[in-house]
Amino acid sequence: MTTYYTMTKSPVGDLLLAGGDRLERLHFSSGSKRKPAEPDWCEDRTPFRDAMEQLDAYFAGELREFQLDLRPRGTPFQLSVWSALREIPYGQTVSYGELARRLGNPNASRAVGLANGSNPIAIVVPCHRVIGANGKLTGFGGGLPVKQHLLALERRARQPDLIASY
Amino acid sequence: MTTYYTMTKSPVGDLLLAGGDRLERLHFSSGSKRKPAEPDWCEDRTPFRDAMEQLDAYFAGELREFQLDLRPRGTPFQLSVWSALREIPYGQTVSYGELARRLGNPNASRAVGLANGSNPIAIVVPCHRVIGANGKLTGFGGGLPVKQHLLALERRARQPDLIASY
DNA sequence: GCTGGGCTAGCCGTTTTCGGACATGAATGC
DNA sequence: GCATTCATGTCCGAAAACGGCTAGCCCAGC
Repeated sequence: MTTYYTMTKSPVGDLLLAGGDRLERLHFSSGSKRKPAEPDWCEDRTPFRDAMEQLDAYFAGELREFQLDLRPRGTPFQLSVWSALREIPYGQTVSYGELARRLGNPNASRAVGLANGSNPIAIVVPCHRVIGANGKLTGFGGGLPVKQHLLALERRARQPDLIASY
Repeated sequence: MTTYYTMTKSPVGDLLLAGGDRLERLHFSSGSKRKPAEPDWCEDRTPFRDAMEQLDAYFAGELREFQLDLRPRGTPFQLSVWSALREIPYGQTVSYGELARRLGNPNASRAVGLANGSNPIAIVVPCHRVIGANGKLTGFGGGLPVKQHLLALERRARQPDLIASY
């Protein structure tokens, strides 16, 4: 199965999208975890039309839940962590330890951090919503400023709801 | 690419043939290196018609050089060893050390033995023609008796040539 | 007292490293 | 003759190191 990829611009820098019939990767072009395209990938925008559209809407503060078919690749533990990530609601944050507890593995907070760091589909799988138990951001593959930016965006866009709920 | 396989009988026991558009494996059903078919392979005789025919002729002493398209899978070193194996003439033997020298790596005799042991296409890639420098057979994935049998077969079938060349 | 910062010691999955084991053989020392 | 040593590539298991952590403790400030 051939893998396609494309680059797209965003308020937090260029993004690399890649995958076959489903989205498999979404990496930042900055930060410690940035990945270049593999030599055997083919450049092609068309498979990522939906993804790019939803990303634009997300950065505009208009989209709160991505509707995309994903195919993350990893160990069983990693898959369970990434799956749990997708259940954190927009605009909310949880700690690494809390996530470990939700997985039924209360002491695995550190392993959760590691799995979090190897999340292959940034933004869509919202690893940025996990922070330290003391409230610090502690780390992010795309760089802490980006994490900060995403959280601020979701906080801002959530405001209307808060007002409406009073 | 799906992989097909089939079993065939021979004077040295059942043989397992497997591959896609080319022959990739030929294993004995006996001995230390016997391998079962993988669960995702499909049973089908037709891709191996030629191979089985030539094997029959080989065991009848009538065929001296296989004409088959192969696709052995391995590391660069292993591929170079297996390639060198195919240049050992029918009925002749060389030592592991001699083979290492031919590869330009005189001290790699032991590594040659290991690569020899992981030869994925027995008989057709004649790993049985490699013996110890002292003349002992030393080892064979299908069991030493089988190695003995193959060498005896090739010695017998070579006799007419020897007589003719006197 | 309470708060906040820093340090420490456990906890856990993944990655990396390391040490043997092998289908050997030539060179040594006894 | 017969042990020992060393060179060589690959695989495999074990062990250790490495993090996007955290609860507990101690201590300086206020």
